[in-house]
Amino acid sequence: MENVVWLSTNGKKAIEEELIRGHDMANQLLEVLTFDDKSNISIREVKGSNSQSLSTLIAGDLVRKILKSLTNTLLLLNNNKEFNDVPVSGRDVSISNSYHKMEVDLDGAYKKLKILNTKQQKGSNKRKSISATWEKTTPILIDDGHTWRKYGQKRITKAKYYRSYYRCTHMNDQHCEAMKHVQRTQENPPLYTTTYYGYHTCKSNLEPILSSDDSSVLLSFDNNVLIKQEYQLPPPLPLPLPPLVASIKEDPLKEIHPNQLFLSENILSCNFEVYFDNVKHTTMLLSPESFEFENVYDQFGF
DNA sequence: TAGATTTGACCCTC
DNA sequence: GAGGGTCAAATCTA
Repeated sequence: MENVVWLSTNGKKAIEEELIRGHDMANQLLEVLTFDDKSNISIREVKGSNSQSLSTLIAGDLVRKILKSLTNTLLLLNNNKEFNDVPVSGRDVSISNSYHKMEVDLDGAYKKLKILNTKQQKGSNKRKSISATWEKTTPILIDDGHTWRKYGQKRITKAKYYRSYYRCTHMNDQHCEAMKHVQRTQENPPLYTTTYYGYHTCKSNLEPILSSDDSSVLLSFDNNVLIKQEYQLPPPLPLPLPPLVASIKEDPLKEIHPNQLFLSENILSCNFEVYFDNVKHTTMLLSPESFEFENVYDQFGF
């Protein structure tokens, strides 16, 4: 059967753990959202400067964790192709975040990945030989839960926009080799192709942000360097929705922080379509229960 | 002042 | 030589 995914024991275990983690986070998010702010606890009371509700912040952090979990899962899936005891068969993994109900051509994405992997095998450029690569194409740039530092920008031939080069912020202190390239490929509606290289071996500083017993960390949320660096709130958006990006010179590249997904004007952008092999899993981030984790488990033969 | 971003130069491969 | 990736000095920002 073409679409059966065979994974090594270790890879399967890691993927299973990531999916379970994401599932747990989704459940927690559901609880937070249905809590409906009835506690009347707000950051304003604690910090005195931000009126954002506590439940919204918690929900935002859960979305971040879910996204991170899914990102890790996808990297694991893709990397499993290289395990000797055997690769993931069928299609590579592609995520599409649908903003305008747009779908990414899976076949096209698959071909791109094949080309990309072939190039790396040949060692045709200076890029470090990082085994795990995968691409996602999104109409907006969404935080994947990791911190990135931009180290270059390049005008690409035949491309209308610059390509931006990022590597993990923890490259030096934790020797994390994860990198990504972001290329805007389309003007209207906007479309960004993000190519990830390698795993994150770092431990994100954001991990403990909302640990239940450490509210002091929670209160520092909006001062977080990550937010300052990559996620600036766009001005209020009129409807119909314009692209959720802010301009940086010629090449607009601003990611949307998960917290922003909870702004009413951004909610429509939370419609995720996740592809595992040929199966499309669609979910609204605000409806975590709708994410078909069970189907994913079935698909992987867990 | 430290860390992030920008940008031109350099390197490598085809 | 062209094209893409990376480096590193200059600049920016909080």
